[in-house]
Parts: sequence; C-alpha cells; structure tokens
Amino acid sequence: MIKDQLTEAVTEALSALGVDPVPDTMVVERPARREHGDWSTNAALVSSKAAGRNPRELARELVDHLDTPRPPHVEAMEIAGPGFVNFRLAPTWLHDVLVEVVEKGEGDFTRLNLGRGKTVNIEFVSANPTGPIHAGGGRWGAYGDSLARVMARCGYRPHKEFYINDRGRQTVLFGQSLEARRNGEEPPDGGYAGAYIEEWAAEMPDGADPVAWGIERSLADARQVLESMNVTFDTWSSERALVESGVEADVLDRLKQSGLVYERDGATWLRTTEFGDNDDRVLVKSDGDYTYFTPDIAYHLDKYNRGELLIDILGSDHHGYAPRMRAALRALGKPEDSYEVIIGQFVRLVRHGQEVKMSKRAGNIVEIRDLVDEVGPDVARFAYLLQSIDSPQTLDIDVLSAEAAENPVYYVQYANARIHSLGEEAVKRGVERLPLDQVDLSRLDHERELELLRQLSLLPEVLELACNDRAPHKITTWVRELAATFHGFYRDCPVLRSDVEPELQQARLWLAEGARIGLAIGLDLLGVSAPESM
RNA sequence: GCCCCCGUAGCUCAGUGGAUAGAGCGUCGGUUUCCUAAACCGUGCGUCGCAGGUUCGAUUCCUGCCGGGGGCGCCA
Repeated sequence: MIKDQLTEAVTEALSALGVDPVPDTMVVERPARREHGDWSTNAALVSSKAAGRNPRELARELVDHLDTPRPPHVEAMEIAGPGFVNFRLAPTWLHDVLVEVVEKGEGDFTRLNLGRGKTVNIEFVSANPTGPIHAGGGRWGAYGDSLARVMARCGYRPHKEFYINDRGRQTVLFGQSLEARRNGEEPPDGGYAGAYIEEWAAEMPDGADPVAWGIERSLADARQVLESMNVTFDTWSSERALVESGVEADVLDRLKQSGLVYERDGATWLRTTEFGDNDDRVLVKSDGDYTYFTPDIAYHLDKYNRGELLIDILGSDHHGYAPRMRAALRALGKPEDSYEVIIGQFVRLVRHGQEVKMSKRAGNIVEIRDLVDEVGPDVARFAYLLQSIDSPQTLDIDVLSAEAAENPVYYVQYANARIHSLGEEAVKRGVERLPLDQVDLSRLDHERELELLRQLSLLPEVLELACNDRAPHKITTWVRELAATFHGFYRDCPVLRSDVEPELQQARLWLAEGARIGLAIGLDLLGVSAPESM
C-alpha cells in the first residue's frame, strides 16, 4: 500500500538524517486540499527539535534524501507552509488502487487485522421487556449492530448480546397492568398505561401468567422489529435465568475475597470508591435482597465467557452506572482495559415541527415500529447512523418520510442502482467486460475518474478510524462521499455511449465495478440494503 | 453542588493539533438528441459559545465561565 511505502521511505530518510527514533506524531496523510499534493507528511515539523534544525531546512534535506531513489509513483515533492513535505503522485497509484479493489472484491478489499482475532462482547439495546421499544432504542440497535460489523471487518470476533431484565418490580407492574386491562380495570399505581397494554391484554390467552406472557410478548416484538432493521443478536441473556442459577452468591464470595466488601447499616457494600466511583454501592440490601447491581456483576462476569473485551452501549441516562461496574470488575481482577462503556446520547423526535415527548408508562411513545413503518428500515437505520453517538440526535419524522426522495440513503442507493443499470445496458448493447489484465487503466485520467478512485483509496483509513473510535458513522460519511463522486463521474464520463472509445469504455466499466464494490462494503457495514434498481 | 455529552453556515450535522473550516437540506439560477434528472453545476462576508493557557501552530488539547440535554436512591 502506498501509505506504507511512503511512511517507510520517510522513516528511512529521517534516520539517515540522524532522527531516530522517529517521533510517533509523524504521519503520512492525505492533505485536506488538492493543491497540497496527493500525500503529505509533517515529518520535518515534528522532528525539527530532535534534528536541531529548523523545519523547512530539515524538510529540504528530507526531500533531497527521498529523491534518490524516489518512492514509487512519486512525481514531485514540494516543501510547503511551515515545513510540510507534499508528494505529488502519478495517477498510476490510483490505477493500482482500482486493481486492488476489484481483485480483492467486496469480501476482501479493506479487511483489516486490527483485532487479531480478539473476541468482543457487545451488549446493546437491552431494553426492559415491558413494552415495545421506542424510537430512541433504535439508535442503540443500529449503532451496536454496525459497530459489530465494523469490528468484524477489522479482525475482531464480535458477539452481540441483549440482556433481558425479566425480573423485578417493573416486570411485576407490567404484568399487573396487562391483567388489569384484561379485566377492564385501570392499571395499578405506577403501572403501565400505554395503548399497547390494551392491545396486548386482548391478545393474552386465558390462564396465561401475565408477567411471563408479557415478557415474551415484548421480546418477540423487539426481536421482530430489530430484525426488520437488520439488527440481530447472538445471545439473549435472561436475568431471571441467571439469578435462578444462584450465581449471585458466587459473585459475592469472589468479591469478598477482594477485601473490598463490608457491612454497614445492615447492608453489604462494595468499596467501589477504591476504583474511582463517587460512592460505595450496596450489594445486598438490609432486607436481605440483592440489589440489581449484584446480578449485573454476575452477568458481566458471565459475558467474559463470550468475549475477552466487553463493550456496553448505554444511554446517557445510565452513564453513572459505568464507574461502579468498572470498579466491580477490577475488584474481581479483570484488566482495566477489558471493559469499555460507550455512552450514547438521546434521540429527540420531532413531528410537525414539535418535539414528541416520550414516556413508556404514560404511553405516548413513538415506537421504532412506527418509525420503521413510516419511513422504511433503510431510511431509519441510515438516519440513526448519520451522526456521532456522542451527539444528541434530532430526527424529524416529517423530513425522513415526506421528503423521502431527498433522503441521503437514497442518494447512496441510487448510485448502486445506476451501476447495476449500467451493467444491464452493457449486456443489451452486447458490450462485454474484458479481463482486468487486458484493460488499460491508464485511460482513467479524467478528474471525475480520479476523484472516484481517490475516494475508494480512502476506505482503509476510514475503516480503521471507525473501528478504533467506535464510530460507525464515519462509514456513513464515507459512503455518501463515494456516492457523490460516483454521481459526478456518471454525469460527466459516459461509459456505453457510442462515441466512447472501446479502451476507455473498458476502463470505465471496471471503475464502475470498483465503485460498486465500495458501495457494497460501505452499505453492508451500515446494515443497509443495496438495491439493484430504484 | 458533583458527574457525562453537546454548543461549527438559516436548519440538521460532519471534521478535529496543522496549511484558505465542509456536506445535506433550504434559497436563487442553470444542465438531458444513446448508460435511471432519486443526478450534475453554480450560488454561503461562519467571532468554529465566551475568556485565558499549552504549542512553531488550537475550531481540535487543558482550565474557568455561559447555554442545552442527561445523571447523581439499600430503583433498574
């Protein structure tokens, strides 16, 4: 890969100039502006101190050194600004990218090995099974599932997990609410009052245990709607089953061995402050019951059977929970970096220009189902993945539905549809794509063609960032830009028109194939379909 | 009071230690004798919330403040 070749060349040159080791802030990167070349390095800037020379002077020497022999594809090097070295490459480097893309295909192009086979347990959604999942929960679903896809492509082995809180007060209240409705009564104080309670109560068979039936009903609903958005889980873990197996006592014993457990006011506490929590936490209440915390610790311990690294994706309303779990796992001897918490910010829904306030118990929720039914699974999923999980998100339902045609997901899918239609048209016109090694890719020299190739060449860097930053939305940004460069190419560079020379036509057909592969990879990582016609 | 996240163009949001800060939508105007106009092209005088600090260089890192969201139970 060109980046590695350039990095190696720069590193060698620096060490020949007495800079060894090379500062780890040294990068070879793509400059933001085209005028600054195809690639550039800050090597002279970050090494000037070690070299005892001013940056531009060092840059000069660096360039002289790199000139004999020049790294592959390099046509010119320039010193710019405070001491950047910019590399101007022949378009051949981009033609090589296309060869790599089509030879490796959507299965292997940009398959990284950052994870080296490490297993990762990713827990997300985990909504209480007391009703349908609201539209906010869809964000965790889309995010978690896509993060798993991104990590899988980067050499991790993810295991997706949904934790079911099928025990405790909320489930009891939920069951009572169902039963009350079934008997035509009002739900109990603090119970659930949504319209779905009435619908579900009517479905409930005679003699069913309302709690157990209600939980199953909720889970079936969650599973179905999440699957419609292409969000799936490898394991659905039941808190009740865990508790019934009696693991809490084991966990308590193990925690006691850490010496961080103590009794106070009749309760049993864990000294989580030892590991940075604000307060110590109760494990066993003074009435003898476990708090929710204890089975949760047991659950996390159990998850280590399904992952060396644990990732919890939580809504920002649970962020206070992270320090205590981190502390508990450290008390149990788990390495600090084996547990990661990702805090997702909330989704605000807007309809008719007004925010839709949601409360499950009051019953005025917007379900994911409503959203998916209204705008379709691809639109919903793409919308969730449009921005960083750190940012509060505003989804305007009217914009997503009424203006569906201008939705960014269609823009991307349309690019794919155009490529397929190009293929069909080629068949109609009797044009066959020759084997790649018989095609002269150097014919690709139009700015639109080069832009498209540049965008494709960016995927490895983007994927690595998306993985390391746990930021699948970076894939969304990239695939939108890929679609944009394709549309530009499609507009200005006819492929099958009769006035296009056969050699150029062949090269362009392969370029379209490269774009198709890029779109397929990107959309797959996002869990969004790539329709062949629209 | 303490903790987490956010504050970038009219709106929704990318970007984040570098060289003139971007996209979509919206506005206005243009583009089609053969490959899908769900497209393309042009059109934006933004104190990157404010003030300090670190740095050769800060929208990006640190501190404080202001504004918004969320959280601070022997609830889950």
